[in-house]
Amino acid sequence: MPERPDLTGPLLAWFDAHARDLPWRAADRTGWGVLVSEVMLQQTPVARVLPVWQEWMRRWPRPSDLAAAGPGEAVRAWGRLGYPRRALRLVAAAEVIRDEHGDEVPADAETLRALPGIGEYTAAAVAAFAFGRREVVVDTNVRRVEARAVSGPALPAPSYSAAERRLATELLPADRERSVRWNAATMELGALVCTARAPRCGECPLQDRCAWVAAGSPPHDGPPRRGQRWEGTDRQARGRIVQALRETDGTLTREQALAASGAPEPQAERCLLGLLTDGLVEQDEAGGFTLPQ
DNA sequence: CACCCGTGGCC
DNA sequence: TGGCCAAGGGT
Repeated sequence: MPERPDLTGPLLAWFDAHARDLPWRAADRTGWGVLVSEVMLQQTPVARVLPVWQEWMRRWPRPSDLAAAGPGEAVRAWGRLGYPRRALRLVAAAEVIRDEHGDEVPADAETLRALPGIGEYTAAAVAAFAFGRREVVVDTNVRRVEARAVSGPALPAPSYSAAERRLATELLPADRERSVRWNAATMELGALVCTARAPRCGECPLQDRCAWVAAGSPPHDGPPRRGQRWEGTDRQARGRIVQALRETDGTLTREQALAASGAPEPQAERCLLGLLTDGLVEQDEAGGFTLPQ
């Protein structure tokens, strides 16, 4: 096993000086606040999450508060964060936490992992950042930082591999408190400095020991990363229907809902049915369409 | 494993 | 201008 340059020292020092002052990192943070932040941050930038998270914490400071509010209010308060099924899953997770965990967010990753909407990353992140556990936390930032600093490519492979998991495990400091800071620091470096496009290598604490920089910062040479098309997709049509329901106090007729989708038949109908299946939309006794009750 | 699921900002 | 990207998860 070849010796690797020490990344921990410079990374933790950089984090001490540059960490953002985010509310879910505050000293008075709660497990619930951290869990909600992690779910909101899935595929969604910090700047967009901040105001919605503040509002959620004000209205629903405990899991039981959200569970009592119900999925419709959650989807409405989700606003335009995207992927509103996350709001549904947070309500479902809140119900489990209230009913099976005494309204307290579990502290261990395995129990967290069993909650709706909590996958490997989020379970590890909540256990580490809310409860100080030593966990291997690997998100897109960690993958990119470790790929560049240790392995050398401009960008990691499209899918998370066992080798990456192994590397992340090896790099994680043995000391529990340092491991928590390491996880946060690596994510922060990826978010602020070691970004996907136009990384600020001049500001990077790992600059003098980065494998990618040592190789001359070669451009990404792997297969082109397939972009997500948008115009005309079901996701666009579904998003328009849910947004129309969010903006309405009452219900939408079938005709109104289909029109809101902006999609032609049979796509519009398919999307409306899909939303019903997913529980993002319900039909009342009169046949009108609403957010879930 | 491949694909689906929203949204908006940026280079 | 538009492809690319953002603290992923579920199926």
